[in-house]
Amino acid sequence: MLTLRQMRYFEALASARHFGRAAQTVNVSQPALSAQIMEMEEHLGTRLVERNRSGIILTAKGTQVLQRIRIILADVERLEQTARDAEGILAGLTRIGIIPTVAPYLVPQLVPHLRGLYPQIEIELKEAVTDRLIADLADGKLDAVIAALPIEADQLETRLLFSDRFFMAMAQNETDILSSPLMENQLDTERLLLLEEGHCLRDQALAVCGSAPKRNLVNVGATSMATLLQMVSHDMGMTLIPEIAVETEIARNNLRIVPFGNPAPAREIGLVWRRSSSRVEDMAALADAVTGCRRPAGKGAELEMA
Amino acid sequence: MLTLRQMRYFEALASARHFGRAAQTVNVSQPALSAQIMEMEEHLGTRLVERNRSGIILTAKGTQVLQRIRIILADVERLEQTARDAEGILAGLTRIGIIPTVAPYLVPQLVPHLRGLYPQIEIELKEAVTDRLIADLADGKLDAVIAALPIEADQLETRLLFSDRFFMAMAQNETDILSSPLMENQLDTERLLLLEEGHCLRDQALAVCGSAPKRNLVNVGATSMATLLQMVSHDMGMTLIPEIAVETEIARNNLRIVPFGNPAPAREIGLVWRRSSSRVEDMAALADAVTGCRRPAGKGAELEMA
DNA sequence: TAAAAATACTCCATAGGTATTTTAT
DNA sequence: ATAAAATACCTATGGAGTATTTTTA
Repeated sequence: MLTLRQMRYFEALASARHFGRAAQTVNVSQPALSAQIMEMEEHLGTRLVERNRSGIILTAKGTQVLQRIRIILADVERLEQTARDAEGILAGLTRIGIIPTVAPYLVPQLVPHLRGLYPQIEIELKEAVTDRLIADLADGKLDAVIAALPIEADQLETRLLFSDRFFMAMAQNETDILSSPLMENQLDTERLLLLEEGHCLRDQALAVCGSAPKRNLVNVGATSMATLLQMVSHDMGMTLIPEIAVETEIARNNLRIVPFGNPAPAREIGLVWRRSSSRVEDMAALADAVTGCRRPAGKGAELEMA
Repeated sequence: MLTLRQMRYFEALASARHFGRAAQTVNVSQPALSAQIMEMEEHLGTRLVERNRSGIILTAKGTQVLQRIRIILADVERLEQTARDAEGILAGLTRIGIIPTVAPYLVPQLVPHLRGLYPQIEIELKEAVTDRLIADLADGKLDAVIAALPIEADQLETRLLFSDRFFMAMAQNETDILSSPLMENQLDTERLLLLEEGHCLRDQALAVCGSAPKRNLVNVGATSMATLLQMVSHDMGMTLIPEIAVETEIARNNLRIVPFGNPAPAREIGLVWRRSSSRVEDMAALADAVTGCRRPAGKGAELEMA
């Protein structure tokens, strides 16, 4: 079996052109170096050096082999260097999965904030429903997931990032609900618009509003908050909207955001990672970055807008 | 110290994603593989894999390291392959030195002939005086030398290629010598034109013609046979010409080639190589190619031309 | 004869194996 | 409770050292 030791000795020999001196440069005895070179020649089935009274000369094969060996040794050098380069906090690649009802509202704030704090960071983002993200996290395809808690799998570690209160989004001209704040379970669930299956917000909306609607105005679930709110503004019904989405989505025409009464229903958004990942510091830094990039949450009352 | 063994084990581990199975693929026990991976991590100062209950996941560092390792292992593979590729006779690079009084007349025949016989051959030619060529040969900068014998250095092996008879080249209108064949030591050495110092033919010419001329018509030695014959054809004197040059040089105007009487003086052209080179077969093939590429030598008498 | 590489041998570090413990699920 | 990796401990291989012989110039 060819070894790096043999290559290092051979390189020394080719440079020194002399067994004794080569042995000195690699700090071994001449017989030790001789033995390794001989074993190498034996293993490769070729004479690599011509032995002369004064110094050695590489054979044609030896010259070819030397070229390749120099490349390999340089690559090994770089490997060791790469491995030793201390990665600071969040230096290098971090693959983050974020659920679709958070991603579009958090990412534009979070990513520049992270880049500012950790210039060396490389971020890879994936947007998918919780189950998909957690599966990828467990497989090692992701390093962290931002999703609504609770997350059950217990080889995972979790940290609460923030509470995200729910509001009701309805058309401006909506007459069914005149007074605010709303009381839960007091809503016309037949007019409730939902995301498609798999989105945790769908289940949370159903939980907040009491039960599954018998028949929805729109049977096909929407694929994003944006679509949902588009539908709302076109008088197709109403929907639950998390606080994080409000600031962005309120810009739509014909949209009215109504808070719930106390205690306000909310979802808990958390950071999730593999317990075995040993990137505790990175995860703490990431969590801090998420909480740090969000402006202080507005009061519920302030969101009652025309 | 990082080893190829560690890299091979790590590659297996990354592929199998499981210590036990990885150990099987490289035919060692699980603890043996574990130990090597741990040592590697220790040496590199980084955690490379996350250990889980079911299988392992590479860390970011581990992924980087794996990429480099795969390159290195592939290069080692190719190195072993390269080394094992049997080079046939005269396949690969052969560096040949030839003296200037032979090169221009032999090379145009020899090189195409060699290419025909050994399509894989790579030839590097150097033209210089014997001493320079022999020094380069000893240093391993050349693999073979074609020069006039004898060559003294005794770490060298020699094989006679052919005998190269001498003729006298003079102007057509030269009146001093009326009869042919010439007798040695019967020449007007004062009119003898010589190559510059260092050329063996210079010394051979002096040996043939008896002694060093007291004063030459041309004090500065010529740098090539071609120059010398140019001078001869311009009535500046006469010179010794080896048979190998005759066919090419006779085309000149006003040139008369006169043979010597028996025994005709001649030089012995031989092939020289390092005894330690272990390329005996290549040298034999090269020597055969040289003798094989030369047309049967013409009779001396046939060269007495107008 | 002398310089250099190969051999002979001895020793020790290290890789590897088996049995067992620890760990995490 | 179980599967997997780490640890303990022993063995064996192989790399290295010193002393010596062989080679060849």
